[in-house]
Amino acid sequence: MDFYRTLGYVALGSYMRRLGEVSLQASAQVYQMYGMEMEVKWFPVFLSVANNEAETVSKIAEYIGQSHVGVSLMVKEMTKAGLFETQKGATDKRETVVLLTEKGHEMNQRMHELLADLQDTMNEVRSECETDVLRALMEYEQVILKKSLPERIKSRLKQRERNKVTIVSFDPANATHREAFKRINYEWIERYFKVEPLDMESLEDPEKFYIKKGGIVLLAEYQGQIVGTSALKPMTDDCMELSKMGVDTNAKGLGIGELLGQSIIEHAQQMGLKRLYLETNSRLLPALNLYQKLGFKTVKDFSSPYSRADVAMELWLG
Amino acid sequence: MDFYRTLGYVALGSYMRRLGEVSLQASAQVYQMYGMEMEVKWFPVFLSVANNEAETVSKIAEYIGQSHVGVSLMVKEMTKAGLFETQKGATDKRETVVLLTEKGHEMNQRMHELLADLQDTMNEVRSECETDVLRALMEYEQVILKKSLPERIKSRLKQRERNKVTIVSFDPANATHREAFKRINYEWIERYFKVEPLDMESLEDPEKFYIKKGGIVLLAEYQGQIVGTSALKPMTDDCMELSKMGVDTNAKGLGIGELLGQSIIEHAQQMGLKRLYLETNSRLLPALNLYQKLGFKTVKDFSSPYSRADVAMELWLG
DNA sequence: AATATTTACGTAATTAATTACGTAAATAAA
DNA sequence: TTTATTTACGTAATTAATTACGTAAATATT
Repeated sequence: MDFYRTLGYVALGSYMRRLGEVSLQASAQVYQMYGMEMEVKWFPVFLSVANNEAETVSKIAEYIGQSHVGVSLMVKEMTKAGLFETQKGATDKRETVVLLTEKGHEMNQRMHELLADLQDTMNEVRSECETDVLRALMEYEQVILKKSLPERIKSRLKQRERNKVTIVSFDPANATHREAFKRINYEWIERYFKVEPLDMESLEDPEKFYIKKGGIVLLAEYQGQIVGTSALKPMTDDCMELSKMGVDTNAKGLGIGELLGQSIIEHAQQMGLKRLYLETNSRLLPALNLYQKLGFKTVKDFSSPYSRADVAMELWLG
Repeated sequence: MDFYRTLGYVALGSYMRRLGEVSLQASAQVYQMYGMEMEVKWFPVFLSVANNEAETVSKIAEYIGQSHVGVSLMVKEMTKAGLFETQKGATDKRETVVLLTEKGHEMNQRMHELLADLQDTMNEVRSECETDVLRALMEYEQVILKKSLPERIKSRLKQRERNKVTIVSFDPANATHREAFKRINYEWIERYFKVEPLDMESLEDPEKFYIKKGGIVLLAEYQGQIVGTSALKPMTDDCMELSKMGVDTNAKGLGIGELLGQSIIEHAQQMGLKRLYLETNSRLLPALNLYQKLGFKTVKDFSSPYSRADVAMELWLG
């Protein structure tokens, strides 16, 4: 048990289960002391029936939170042991109604004695503990029911993975870079729109289309793969156009677009630009949200060489 | 889960186990989120090896508190999954030394990331709880380790059973009474000593030997059976001799002797006696303790018709 | 040195629970 | 009324852990 204790909260589940198991073994001993021919696992089923809380297999299963199959098997065993007898349901013939036999009633008497003594004993244990275990457990259950552990850890995982993303400059000599820039952008353009002549020109030779003209191309790298692209093309002396913002489908959700956008803005500031401009489409909601988040504002009147462009935005750099 | 909660402390073990199981399922989800091909049950074994806490099958088993068989099987699985490799021990050829493979080391990296995030997450959970579950569980473990539940409940069970014992007057017409009086007393006399003429006389006809002479015979009844005997035989006007104190071997430990003794004393007081006298043997330690507990004091000089008598005691009634 | 006991480990059997799946009855929908 | 869906239950297979037991090596005892 030491192992689990040193691991602390990280192994809380295992620790709880083991401690529970140890307690159940103790219960088995107690039953024997009270001369009850009762298996520990029967306990919940027996009480459900004896206290008239549930009387059919699935009602019992639901009440005690176990599978109906398990209950079905246990009822069978307990019937064999002479504690229960079963009948088919009177109104609903699918049901198996479980009843206490004479022996079952005797067992119930004995069980009540045991429970009373156990109650006292547990109060004794309780008084020796500073903190109330049951209350702590119930509270814990409520807290993880409200928001489960996987849900809670999700944001941390995202942050951790995001930290592994690096932004690199496009290297025209790197075949992987050229291939990724094409692949990622063709992917989203083909998915939502139609590839236009200007697309082909820029994607086939980004060096000529962006870099040689004084612009830049940035890529996002994650786990040795290029998973995001973005480019700036000069428009005037102090303004460039942001485009070809794309993220690999497999890498969505890590906030790679945001990282690329932030990096683009930093580069623009270092280059002494006054303004960034972009065109996009109103159907691309996540993209619109991203641009807004980066600080871009909608531009009313504009004309574009791209037929898909129905929204234009700009960002004035401080 | 509702069922266990309503039962409260009585079903604490089951509740803990179920909650632990739910938490473990959540852990499985978390592993998957972190892209780890890792079964939840491997976790303790993996950590023992990765952290160099234990490296042979039985050391691991001891460290994590599971059976060596289970560890052996898990190590096999994990070896098959490429996380471990095993060698025979160099000095002790019986040992199986477990080592991390390259893949195992990678997994360990990933595991540390996960553990760090989990740590943070659990701290978040903790901050939402008023009571500290882990602390409560550890405290509870300490308390039931100090004195186990079965030990604690024992005294309550004894008291409960003792309350079911009734003291009845010997009924000469009742064959069961006559048989039990003979059986129980012959049993202990034959076990420790030899049956003497006076024994036979009294056991064969208690009515004549005790009751007709003005004495009394009391029996203890438990679960429909006679399990204890005692008798008073007049000596003088205001003094009687207590004898034939016997308890059925199967009913020892319930304090039946004490109940009989107390009842005898009450009867003696009601009859207006001044003194009770008895003879016994120094080898019968439990009996001596009982008489002492009832208030009898040793008498120095005495003579007895029984050859086994080497101790005499008396009790002056107030 | 010979013998007995303990230790380390693995195979096989057992136990306790589950999931997967099939059947029949009840209920809802067309 | 026919058809589809849901519900109640059970059998069979699977999973995860254990106990029981056997073997071989190490250690202790005579």
